[in-house]
Amino acid sequence: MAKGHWLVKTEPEVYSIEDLQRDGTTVWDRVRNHQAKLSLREGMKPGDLALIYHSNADPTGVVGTATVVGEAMPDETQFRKGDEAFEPRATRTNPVWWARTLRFERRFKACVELGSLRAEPALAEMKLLARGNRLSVLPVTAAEFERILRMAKA
DNA sequence: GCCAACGTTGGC
DNA sequence: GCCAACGTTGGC
Repeated sequence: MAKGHWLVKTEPEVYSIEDLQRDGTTVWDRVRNHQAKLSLREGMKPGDLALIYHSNADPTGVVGTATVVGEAMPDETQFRKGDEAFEPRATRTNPVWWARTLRFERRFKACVELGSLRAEPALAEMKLLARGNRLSVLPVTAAEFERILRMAKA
């Protein structure tokens, strides 16, 4: 089966591509949106590729790539009383939120900025660029993924 | 800091 | 089930 492609957003002040490069792998957790949760839990397959996107940043844009490792797991932060990510409805046997492990793949020499993405006709249909989009985990087509890799080299 | 867009909550 | 109020995301 063909590899899937994704884009995951992170605020670099919270967790950046540099942090991922340092850590090697990380658990992508604290996602609190049901559509994004479904992508984490069921959409992603081991070996899928993900673009790492810096939001609320300067500059904002795609800064590198990662690989999906293993299957989904319950997001541990939902069980932490007192944590802002705590989910009172969650139980161990019936978790509400899910997480995935991502492994650092590469860091682009330069950020492929949001403005460049918007200016690229081949990316006009990207879900990321859709008006009002706020999802932090999004599917990307193989063509979009490849195009952004090429833009990163330019 | 502002604000548009959208999701969630909760009263009814 | 409707919908107003509120909270969050995220670009600028």
